Amino acid sequence: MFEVDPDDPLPLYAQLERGIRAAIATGRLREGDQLPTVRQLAVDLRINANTVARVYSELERAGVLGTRRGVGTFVRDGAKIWASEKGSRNAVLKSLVRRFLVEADALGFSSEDVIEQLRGESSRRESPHGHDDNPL
Amino acid sequence: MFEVDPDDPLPLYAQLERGIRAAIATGRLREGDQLPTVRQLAVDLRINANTVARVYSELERAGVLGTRRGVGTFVRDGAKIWASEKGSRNAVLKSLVRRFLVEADALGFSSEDVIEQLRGESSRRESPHGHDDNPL
DNA sequence: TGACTTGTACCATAATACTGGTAAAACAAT
DNA sequence: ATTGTTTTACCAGTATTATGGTACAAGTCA
Repeated sequence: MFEVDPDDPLPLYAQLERGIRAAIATGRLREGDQLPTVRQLAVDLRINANTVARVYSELERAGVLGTRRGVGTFVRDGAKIWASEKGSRNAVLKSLVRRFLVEADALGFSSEDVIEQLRGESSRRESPHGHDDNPL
Repeated sequence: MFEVDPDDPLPLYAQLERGIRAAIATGRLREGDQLPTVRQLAVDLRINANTVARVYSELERAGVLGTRRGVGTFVRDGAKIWASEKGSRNAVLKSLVRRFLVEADALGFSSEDVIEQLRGESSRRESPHGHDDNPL
């Protein structure tokens, strides 16, 4: 479902949080969808349950997820709005693209390389999947 | 010269290393250019000198920088080649774009938004600046 | 009721990351 | 030779990150 890399300097909890937010914003997780159990996801990602639990509760505090003991953790209604972060949209896009361009250049790629590859990627994105009834 | 954000979950040393590699690959730092002193950069970034020193020595081990005691730290000849990392170019570009696309989607931007913004950014890139003689 | 599942709250431990400080080694310049 | 600059190497201490474990609370289900 998600992926984390222990060798990535980005802390595991940050990787997981980013992954969940991305999954929601891209539609891989939809409002009302149930997330894996704290313990289950810990097993899948080969990380500790405490780390998963802390990410879940942080995302709950942020209004992205909702949890019910004995039931599970779910994507809250309207989570897509809160899945992304602060800042005006245009400024965010601008700085995002700028950062990305620098990163790409750092790896030796021109913006043309990037655009070309981008075209390819964007044409075969997965369509949203069905989901269970909202238990929240 | 560089920037570092203590609130970014990415560790300071990783932020700095990424920044230096990017500066070299984009031409903001050229082969032979001298980097700020360990202590000076530590003061500028408001981080500890040990952290800067560790990044410098790591980048020296990687062949990106060269250091001479009592003189300073410099960008090595051919550093631009090593400034980026491992992996076949096409695979690197692919995964880079994919990661970026996910991030952009997480912020609610379509790939079309990204491409459009990318076009604008890529048309006004800064030209390389002059640099000192190579002391290495 | 009782058994089970799930999230939550602890505790202790270890490994990193970062800081602050000091001192030594290598080199340049006077 | 002396002074100053730089990298380098330590040390101790703190904070963060992550682990492993146990126990509890709240809910579901038979």
